[in-house]
Amino acid sequence: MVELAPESTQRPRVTRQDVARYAGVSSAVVSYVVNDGPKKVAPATAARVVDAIEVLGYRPNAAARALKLGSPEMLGLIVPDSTNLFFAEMAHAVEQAASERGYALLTANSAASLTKENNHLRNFRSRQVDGVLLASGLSDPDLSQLVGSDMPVVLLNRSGPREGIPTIGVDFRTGAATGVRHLVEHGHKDIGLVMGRDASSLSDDHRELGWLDALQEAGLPEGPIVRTSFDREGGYSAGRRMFSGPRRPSAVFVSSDMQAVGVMRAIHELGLSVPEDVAIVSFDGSPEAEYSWPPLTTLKQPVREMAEDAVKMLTSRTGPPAGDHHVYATELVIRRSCGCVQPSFEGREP
Amino acid sequence: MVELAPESTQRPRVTRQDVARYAGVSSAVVSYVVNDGPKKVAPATAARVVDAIEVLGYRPNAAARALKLGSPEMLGLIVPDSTNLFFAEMAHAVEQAASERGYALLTANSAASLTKENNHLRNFRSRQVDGVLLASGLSDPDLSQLVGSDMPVVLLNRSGPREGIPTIGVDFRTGAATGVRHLVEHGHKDIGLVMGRDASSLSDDHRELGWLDALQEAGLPEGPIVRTSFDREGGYSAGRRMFSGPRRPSAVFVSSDMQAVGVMRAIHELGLSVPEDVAIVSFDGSPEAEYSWPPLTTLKQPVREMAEDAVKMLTSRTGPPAGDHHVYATELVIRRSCGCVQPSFEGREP
DNA sequence: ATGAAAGCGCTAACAT
DNA sequence: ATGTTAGCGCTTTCAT
Repeated sequence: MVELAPESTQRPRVTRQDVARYAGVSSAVVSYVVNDGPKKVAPATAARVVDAIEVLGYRPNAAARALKLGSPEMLGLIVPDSTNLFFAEMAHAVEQAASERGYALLTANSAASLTKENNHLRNFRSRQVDGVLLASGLSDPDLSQLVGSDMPVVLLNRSGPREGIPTIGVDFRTGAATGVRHLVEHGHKDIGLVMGRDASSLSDDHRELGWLDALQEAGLPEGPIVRTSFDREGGYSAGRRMFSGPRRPSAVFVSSDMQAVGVMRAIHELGLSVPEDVAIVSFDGSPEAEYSWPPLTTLKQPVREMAEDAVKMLTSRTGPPAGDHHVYATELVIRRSCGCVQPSFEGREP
Repeated sequence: MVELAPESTQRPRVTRQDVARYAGVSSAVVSYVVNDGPKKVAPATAARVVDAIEVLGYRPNAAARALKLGSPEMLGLIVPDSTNLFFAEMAHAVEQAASERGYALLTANSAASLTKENNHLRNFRSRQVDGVLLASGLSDPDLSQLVGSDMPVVLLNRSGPREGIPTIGVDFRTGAATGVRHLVEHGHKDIGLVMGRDASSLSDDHRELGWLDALQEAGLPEGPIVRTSFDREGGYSAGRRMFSGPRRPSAVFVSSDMQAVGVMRAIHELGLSVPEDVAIVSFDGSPEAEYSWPPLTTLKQPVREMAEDAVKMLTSRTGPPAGDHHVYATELVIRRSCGCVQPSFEGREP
């Protein structure tokens, strides 16, 4: 028996064995009471065990449990950039959903780099994570890490299904079309597009398709397009580019709130104003959109619902359904940037 | 020996034993190769092992490693709200720093609730996390979970030291004073204060003290104070309150960028403009401040440095230094909201 | 240079 | 109702 030096404040780790000894039972019984099963324990015995746990300050060792069970009760999340409010909200919602189910959340940033995504995937895999939520920065993430692995993955922020992997996303095309249609209803005939662009721009972004849909349906010509990075700086430079020339569109559809904020900054700096000179509708519905000036009319993604959904899939008894694609609808949130709302009547009292 | 049914695509988990068998060595050798130590292995043997690993698709099991080593090579981060851009940046920087050192990061949100903070702390502890970074929403977080534990903690976003625990933070007082002094230099005589307030508002926020310092030093009277929650909504309602009356200050110091954004929304809705009618200086220096309209003059916290510092402490061989307080300076970033910069000359080409 | 084996703390099937 | 015990996959000391 090892005795602790009295001056040491760091007690040696208390194990289930110690508790068992103290309570005068076997370690199995301790397990039963800690996990509330799988066997019943007599109330009196259980009380003694609980007491022992209390007195000794026993904490179960999650690593041992993870090893035994083959599950660390932990999910992994990969986003391009958790500093992007849209992904920050996503991460927050995922953490919440996971936490409610007793899962911890590992968060990782990929900066939309294939290499980093892969590293994190590999890392998560070696940690035996119970599932990973991948909001890839790439339109076509490399999932070869996953073959032959039993680590379930769900793809977030997707516009379409992907062979063998469950995916979740919003209907980008319909959403964008709704937004552009709204601009059309405001009487705009020249509607530009500021689009994001992913690192490996292989496939079309469906928001662009939606923009086109609405234009064609109204018999309008394609306005100017600027493709830029998915951040404020990208929006800013796109805005400078699109609005400094003499022939500028009277409205733009912007592929994310973050970019829209940059676009508006550019517009303001050019001495123009929103929505008087340029009307804007953007995409995402992040908190950023509500508190920009003017507040942005935007297509809100149901982030919490999607996060819940993904976590549910990953933590369900049966595992996620291969290849399913869950599509969510966006909601057009009308604020000032499209020209609808007057300054003092923001839906709040004046 | 268990045979895998041929139609199954899920191979049974490959262990170090399998690799050893395949390479014709012992499992110890595999360990030596994988971990590059502690023993040397003959190049030829090592090559065989590497090959076996490749062929078999072996992945080390982190749970087993964690159990054996007593360390999951994982850090935990608790923030009040990862959706707050300031904390989002912090989380991002911490993740980066941790990742560079081979640590994964568990992220948790406390919503500034003592109970949640404690739950996460307990959870992290049972996971044997190598260290936790706690950006508490409370001025006086409950650290009783920690006694007798060997889980090091560092407190982030602190204005002062705390007995026995290393802390990191910015010099709130000096920073705030610098900001307010800047407003004074602009000629303002009536400078209000919008302060955040933590859930258990026991102690003074040092930003308030800094505001006072600058006022006194200039012989100015205390302007109006509104205390509100640390979010956009809080700033908004504070703004409505402070600026709708007839006697409104000509400038405000706001305790965070996030709140300042809310304050500006309120100001705009009241038909006032920034900085003409009201000059603003805020605190944090988050990306939000650069892209608001007008862009905010703000005291930038060196978030990445502090994150690096914290992670370094936690992952250092020696463990974090008990009770040390690391103070960082803020930097006054001048933009439009204080009245300094003209619209078209944002430090970029016009 | 390599191998055998103990054991990290836990769970649960199988005794009793 | 409770106890015994065999691993989970890994690291590392101590042989060889």
